[in-house]
Order: sequence, then C-alpha cells, then structure tokens
Amino acid sequence: MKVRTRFAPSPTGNVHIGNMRAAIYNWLFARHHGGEFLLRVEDTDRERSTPEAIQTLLDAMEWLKLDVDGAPLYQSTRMEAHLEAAEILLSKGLAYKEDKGGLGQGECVIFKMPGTDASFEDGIKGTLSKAAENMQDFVIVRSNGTPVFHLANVLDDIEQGITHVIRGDDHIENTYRHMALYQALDADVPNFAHLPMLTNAQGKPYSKRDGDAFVGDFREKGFLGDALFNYLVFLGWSPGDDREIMTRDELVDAFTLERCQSSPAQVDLRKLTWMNGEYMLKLSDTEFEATAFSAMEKAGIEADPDYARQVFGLIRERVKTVADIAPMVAYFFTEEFEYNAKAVRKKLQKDGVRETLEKVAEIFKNLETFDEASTDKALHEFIETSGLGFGAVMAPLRIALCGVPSGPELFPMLQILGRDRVLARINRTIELYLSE
RNA sequence: GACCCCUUCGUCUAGAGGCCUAGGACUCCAGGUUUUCAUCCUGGCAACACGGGUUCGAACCCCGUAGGGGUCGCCA
Repeated sequence: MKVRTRFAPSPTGNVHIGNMRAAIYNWLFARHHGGEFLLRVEDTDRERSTPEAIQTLLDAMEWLKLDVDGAPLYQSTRMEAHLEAAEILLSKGLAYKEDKGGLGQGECVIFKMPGTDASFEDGIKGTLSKAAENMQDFVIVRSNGTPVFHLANVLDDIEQGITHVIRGDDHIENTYRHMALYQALDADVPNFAHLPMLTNAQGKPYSKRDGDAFVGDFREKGFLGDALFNYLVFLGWSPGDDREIMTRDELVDAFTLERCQSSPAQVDLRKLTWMNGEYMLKLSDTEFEATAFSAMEKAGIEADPDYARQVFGLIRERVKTVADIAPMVAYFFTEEFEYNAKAVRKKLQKDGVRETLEKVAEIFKNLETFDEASTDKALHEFIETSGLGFGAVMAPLRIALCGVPSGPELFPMLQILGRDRVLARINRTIELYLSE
C-alpha cells in the first residue's frame, strides 16, 4: 500500500517550529517511501482562519520546500460529511445524545468508548497501552451542531487515505480515542508515531507566548530555509553516523522513524547559527548575491551591482546569517557610517596616530597605482622604515575607513573602496577625532 | 490527584550485554595561522539521574526511587 502522510495545521497566522518539524518528518517519511505528502487545512475556526493566515502557512511550507501532493483539503468544506458520520454512529448505537450542560444549548453527541483495553505499536515510542477504565466517552458533535476535532480529524484522515499519522506526543491520549473511532467507522486504523516535543532555551516547553518559536521569526532573523530544515530534522533524529550537514536527498534516503528520539529536544540557536553559516558557504555566488541584494534593499542600502559584487567577495566567508550582511557591508556604500566609540577611544585617540594617518594618506596619494598589491607593498615598507608596529598603523587605518575594529582583510578593502574614498575618509577621521 | 510517557557531556546526539579508557557535532578554553576580527588547523574541559537486581560481564535487560513532561474541554 502506498504511504500517505499529511500535515494538518490550523491556520492561525503563525506556524510553530514544533509543528513544522512534524510536517518535515511527515514529508521525509512520505518521500523516503515514495509515497504522498498531503496538506489538510483545519480551518473550522472561522475567526482565525483568514486568507492571510492560510497564505502565511503556505509561505512557510514553500520556504522550507515542503512540496505537497494534490490539492489541499479544507476541513471547513467537510462539515456535512462529519455530521453524517455522527448520525451513522448514533444509528448504530455507537454514540448517544446527552445534555451535559456545557454550552447551555441542549444535547450533544457523545461517542461511546468500547470499554476494552487499548494498545498500539507507536512508530517511535514502541508499544503504548491504556486500560479501559482510564478512557472516557467524549463529545463528537457539540450541542450547537458543529463537529469536534476528534471526529473531523479522523474522518478527514480516512477521506485522504492517510496511512501514517506522525504528530506531536501531546496527541497520544487522543490516539486511543481516534483508534476507537476508526473501528466504529469500519475504517482501517493508520499507523501512528508520536514525536517528542521541542523545548525552548530554558528546556521548558514552548509556550504560546514564546515569540521566537515561529517559522517566520527564523526567516526574519536571517536563517536560510534549507539550514532550518536540516537543523529541525536533527532535533530528535540522527542518521546513526557522524553526518550532520545533509542534503535533502541524503535526508530522504536516510530517514526512518526507528531512528527518531523519544525524548524531548531543546532548540539551540548557537548550533542553528553555526549550521546556517555552513549553508551560507554552500550558496552559489548567484544565490548569495540575490540574498545579499535583497537584504541590502531591506536595509535601505543602494548599490551599484558591480561594486557590490566585489564587496560580497570580501565578506562572503564571514557571514553566518542573512541578517549579518547589511551591517557588515554598510560602510562600503555610504559615508554616513557610525564610528564605534570604544574603538575610537582605544585605537584612534592616541599619540602619534594623527601623524601616522597623515603619512599613510600621503603615501597613498603618491602611489602610481592604487590596488591590493601596491597598498600592501607601500604600507609594509612604511611600517618597516618608520619602526611602527603593524597594529599601530593598521588598526587606526581600519577604524578611519570603516569605523569598526574588525572586518574583512584590509588591502582588498582598500582596492575596492578606491583611492578617492580612502583619502576622503582618512581626512574626515582626522578632522572628526584627531584635530586639536 | 489519576493515567501515560521520558531520562548519555551545558545543548543536539552515537551507543540495541563485551568493540566504551563512552564516540561525533555545537558552545567554551588553550595554542597555531592572520595586521585585526572571522575562517581554518591542533589540542583540551565535559555525560551514562540514583539505588537495587540479572549476568562471567550492563549506558544497554528487570524492579524501584527521584526528576522532568504530557493528558485529564461541547480547544485543536
């Protein structure tokens, strides 16, 4: 039988990474088995399920490249089918009506648990079981006539032909109910696998208030979709060897439920950042340029493409996240850059620095050609003949040129900035900080 | 409280009775490379929750304890 998995989120405008990891595992499992990965939008909450919220969901999935087979099933279109099924259960005596008083709107439909002990083979956690006396009947249609999650969810999974339900382990208790429902509905019970939850940096469960746990937030913080994907897969799974950076094909090939962890995993931004850096390095020049240009555009930096490309070459290897790019390149494109106060105090405002910078400017001015090699040569000669140390010359020069004490290699930077800009910046720095 | 689940370095994990002197990765620390920062290279710190069994032998099996978590809605 063909494997079919699904992702069944309710569109609320935000997708939590815990949910998204479940989606990723479903996708991986389906692809590994050559099966299908379906989407079901559980949009019965009309208040929150706006077109925008649905779009946010779709965007997140596209960003992580979770391609879906077939058209999404919108749960809101299935209400009649749900209610019809409830009627059948009622007529078979597998459900009953009762006024529990909850909504104050009369009777609701309650599913009758079979009264036998239940047990199933969880794809991740092994054998799970529960005694009959610990399972209670539950509502499947509210007294206002709307179907409850349990009914809708099971019916839709049957409708979509889902063979494997991979979901968070907060659903374990529901699974016993759902299994009973499948049986009452004369449907095949799918395989279940329950994923342990993801915890925040404090090792505590993400609460609804943890603002940094949404997929969109990671995108905004400058993480790459591929990197987040790779990282999320490894939160609770490993291939069993030492690989950690894996391509999609490799992941699809290696992914099995048996290798999933059954204990919770904590999200570590430092490791994600490291992994993202690895993915930034793997970007082709064209891809890097595209992301860099859009990052700069967002930051309001206008740039000549050819000049910008030279700059990118300099910073390429230093970038960990997309968000690093704009601040790192800003001073290449504007004279309005900020001077780091501490650096100015410690490296610039010292005896002899003014003279040094003036001398350097003089040397640069008289250079026949102004490029990486010539500036390198000239400055080395100057340092040698003047007896000044490298630090005494290079550090102030760097701050004069870009305002900060660290950055890309200096000589290529000189060439890219060009003589005019370099001289102007040195002069301005002297005026600003080194004139009596 | 009841029921269920989980427990290897700070974190993600390898480990399915002898290969474990418990391996890898991130972080951190030290050294090297570098004008600086980052990269890179080398090295280092660091864990089987605890207590009982079973066994010639246990991180791996069993029991218990502790800690953590989930569920107990006419939410999903």
